[in-house]
Amino acid sequence: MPELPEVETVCQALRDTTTGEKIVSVWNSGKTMRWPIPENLGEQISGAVITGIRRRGKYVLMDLEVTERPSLTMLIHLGMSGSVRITALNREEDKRAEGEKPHDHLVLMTRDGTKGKSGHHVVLNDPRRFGGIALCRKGDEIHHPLLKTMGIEPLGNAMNGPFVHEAMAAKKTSIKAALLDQRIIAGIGNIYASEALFRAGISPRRQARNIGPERAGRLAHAIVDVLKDAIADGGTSLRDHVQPGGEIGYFVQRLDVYGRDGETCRRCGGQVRMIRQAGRASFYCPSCQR
DNA sequence: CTCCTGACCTGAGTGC
DNA sequence: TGCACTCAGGTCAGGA
Repeated sequence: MPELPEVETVCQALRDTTTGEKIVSVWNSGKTMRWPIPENLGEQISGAVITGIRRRGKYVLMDLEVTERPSLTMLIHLGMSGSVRITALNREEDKRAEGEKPHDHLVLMTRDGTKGKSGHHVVLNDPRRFGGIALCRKGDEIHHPLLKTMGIEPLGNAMNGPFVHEAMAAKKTSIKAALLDQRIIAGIGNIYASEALFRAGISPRRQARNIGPERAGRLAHAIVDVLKDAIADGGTSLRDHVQPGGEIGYFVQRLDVYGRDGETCRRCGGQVRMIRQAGRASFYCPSCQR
């Protein structure tokens, strides 16, 4: 499910609501997600203060300050079907926000210590359990096996035409498959790979090594633009994804090609086509994209 | 090394 | 209505 814009939306919501709050209780389902939930997760993070929320690729990073112990960072990946629900706890209502739902795997109850206010319920829900939770010492996350091979942040300073040109020159696969490779550019998934290629006018079937400097420049711009536009719209809601407050992401209305097989190309009036590459659907307009 | 396929899971949708 | 089947926003272990 969630690609960079959806994960960024989750991060922003967590940052706005829970920064500075203390985790007062932790529950987990005990079910194995992509890998087992860390043992003693509850013991490790109970009492911790959430000092920051960051994002790396499609991972949410939650920084936790624990008294008398080294600070921690919790890594959360949402897999295909993961979502986060945040609900405000209300003291008058006995601090009960809502009950547990099917496929909830982690529930954090927080409290705003400084203002003596009630905090939030933060719930990770993931029906397919392709997501996962990991814990490491803060500062070690760059060396964590899940993150250490990850490529550049597309919204960071390293993203530009020359980078894309050089990175793709070495790849024997299609440009579409290469965009999904998190070791090159982190955070792009199946929706935004198709959308970025449409905006750049590049066929998903083109070999990555045949992306010249000019196309690479257009592609770099297209990636940045489409990701920013999607973040501004709260991401793309298809099946499972909703924003942490329950709102849907409206970028689905702005998709030019993804999920539009047989429909009319908004640029040329031709027909959007779906093909299968590396086991995944790609959508494109054969006349706009070369 | 690189690249591709299949496996991991559940739920929604489709066609008979 | 029920059943069999396909497909889905991601990743990674295997094998070629």
